[in-house]
Amino acid sequence: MASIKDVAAEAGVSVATVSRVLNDHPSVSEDARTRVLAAVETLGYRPNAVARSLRTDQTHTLGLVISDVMNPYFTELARSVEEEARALGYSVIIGNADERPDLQDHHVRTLLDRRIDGLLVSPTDGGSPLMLDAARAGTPMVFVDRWIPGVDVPVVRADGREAVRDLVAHLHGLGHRRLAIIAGPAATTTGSERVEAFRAAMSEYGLPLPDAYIGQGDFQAESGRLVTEGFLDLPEPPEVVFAADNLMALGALDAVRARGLRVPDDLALAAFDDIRWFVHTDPPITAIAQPTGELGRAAVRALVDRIEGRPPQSVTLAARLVVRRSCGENPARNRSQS
Amino acid sequence: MASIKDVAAEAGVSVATVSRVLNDHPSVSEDARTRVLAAVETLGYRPNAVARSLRTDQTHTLGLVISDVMNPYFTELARSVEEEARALGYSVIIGNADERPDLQDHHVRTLLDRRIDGLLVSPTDGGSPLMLDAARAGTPMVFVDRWIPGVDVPVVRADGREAVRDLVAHLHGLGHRRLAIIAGPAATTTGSERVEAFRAAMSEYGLPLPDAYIGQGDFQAESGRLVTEGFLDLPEPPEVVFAADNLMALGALDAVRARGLRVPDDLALAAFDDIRWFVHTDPPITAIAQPTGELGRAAVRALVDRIEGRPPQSVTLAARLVVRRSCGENPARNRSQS
DNA sequence: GCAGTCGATGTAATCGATTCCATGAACGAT
DNA sequence: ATCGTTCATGGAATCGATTACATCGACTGC
Repeated sequence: MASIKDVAAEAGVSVATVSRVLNDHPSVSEDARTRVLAAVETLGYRPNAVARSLRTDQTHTLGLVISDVMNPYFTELARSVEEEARALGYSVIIGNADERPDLQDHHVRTLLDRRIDGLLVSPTDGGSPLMLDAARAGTPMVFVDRWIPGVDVPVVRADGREAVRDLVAHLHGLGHRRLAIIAGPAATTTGSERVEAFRAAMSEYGLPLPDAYIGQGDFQAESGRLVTEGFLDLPEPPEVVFAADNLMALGALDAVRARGLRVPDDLALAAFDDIRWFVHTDPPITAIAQPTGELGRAAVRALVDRIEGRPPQSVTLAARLVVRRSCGENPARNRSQS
Repeated sequence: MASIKDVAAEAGVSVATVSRVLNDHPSVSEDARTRVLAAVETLGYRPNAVARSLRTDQTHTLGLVISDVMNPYFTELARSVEEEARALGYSVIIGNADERPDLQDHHVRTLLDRRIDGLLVSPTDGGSPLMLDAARAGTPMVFVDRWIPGVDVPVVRADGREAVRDLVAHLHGLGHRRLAIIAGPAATTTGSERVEAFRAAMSEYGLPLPDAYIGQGDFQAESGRLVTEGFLDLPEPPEVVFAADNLMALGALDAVRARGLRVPDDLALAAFDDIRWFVHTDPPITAIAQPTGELGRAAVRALVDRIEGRPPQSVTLAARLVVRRSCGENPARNRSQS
């Protein structure tokens, strides 16, 4: 590949002048500029980003470490992150942790080695020393969706408390009393918060939440299936299962189907995180929708603020309940929602 | 951040020795090695990948430019690519083209600027000059899923011809005669091949495929909806719609639902690309499944072969039909499939 | 008419690694 | 004892950019 030296030679100027033209520095004669631009054109020259980064100590790259790309929620998050980053002049490198702390660590390490300008993380666990050290050492960082308490890093997330209360109200209104939850890993904030919100809403309605109705999942479909199996094997199975993410809801659906049972007649189902397919499942699934795109964009803005020396801000947006038919019919309500 | 100089100073050796220890060069005394390792430990030193890349002209990074991350097929592809790459010691940077040639170009350019070691592309169009030039200039490249004819680049893809024939046989067997297709963009190989395979299979069964039954989509859900609307408005609407990808099938479902019609009674539906949710849609959707994970892995192996100087190989794997209920009941057959 | 300023340009240092080459010590062979 | 290897090590060049500093000519102002 042609380097800046080749361009300088071709244009009959020094490399400094070429660099100045490329970074449109004011002090360049019109003549030199056109000659350099012509040389760039004929040689098909493109600046070497690696060399530039070494010199300037900036990569114009953001790292995004997410828990699971195969989860449509995170896919959408990743997409909005990349869009906003691109709009602000940054690239994004995605690291998929697959809900595994060791993989998360691997990606954080690799990204740090590449000297990314900042890191967006949705932590899979309580946080490895590596990540915490990086945060303390001043690596610009922002948590998105999930976060780690006690670390001085801005957080961009959705608050589902309100929506979970709406959900419980909805279920209660339909006559359901035995509600169970498939929780996410307790090490994640979203894992524990959703259970807490659910528990709080339950007690508000005077409903008990026995331990047997709290299943431990790991945000993956298979765990949703297993936990649901367990619920169905109980002497007194729940009437409703609330899955703390969409993949576990999928697993729950698998379990119900495998037994030849039906939703919502035999078991009602609701999920945290709304995805397009929920409209077309049998039956359409009631879910709590997060403003995913807005979260991704806000997270990027916060991170770039931090990188460029402006004070970054934590952001919390509200999630909302989308009622469909997976918890039972309520003829009066389903029309307006989709 | 600590640099190699700091480590050298701390260990009381030269930077050359530090570098040798880090790259385990044989000629290093045991004494020096331990001192360097200790210094690395106390300083928390991590080599700067940017500097290393500049010197060695290798980034150990692969670029992956795909048409649409939000399409579960590509998400899975991306995931398997990253897995295999990681196993072979490479990182992956994903560029999402969103089916837009300009975005595809943007990502190819950015990746080339970063001097990635090789490029995996699922082209959105016939190929921009930029991409073709890069291929000609010797950038290691492999096409995956889609490809560009006439370019000397290995291709890793699935062949759906056989499966499409099976699908048409299945539909014919169920008594359907008026079959329509929602095609992908003609500029993509998958867009045109799937139509061709469909056309060939149709004529094999003596079925006509009028132009009105060939809808032009763009692999996005919205186009599937629009095309399906069009089909339904026809004086003689088709009995079956075959969507060339899963997102357009989703759009088709939206259209059918909006009219209060039912699948498969009012309109049967089949899709290219199988995804987990198809099991749980109403009704479960008959689809053609690609060996996605294997495609991703094979593509990475081919690319890395090329990068490391071994001759790369094109790979074609077979897709297969998965029968469910969206094309009508055939009581004898549905049991074994899922 | 001359000092001072400004604009355009080039030279060279620098970023953090890798690696060629030179050097010197140790050691075995003759 | 001397010569030739081999091993461990350090000095310095290098990758491709950016940028501080120096230089030089032209122009302005008094």
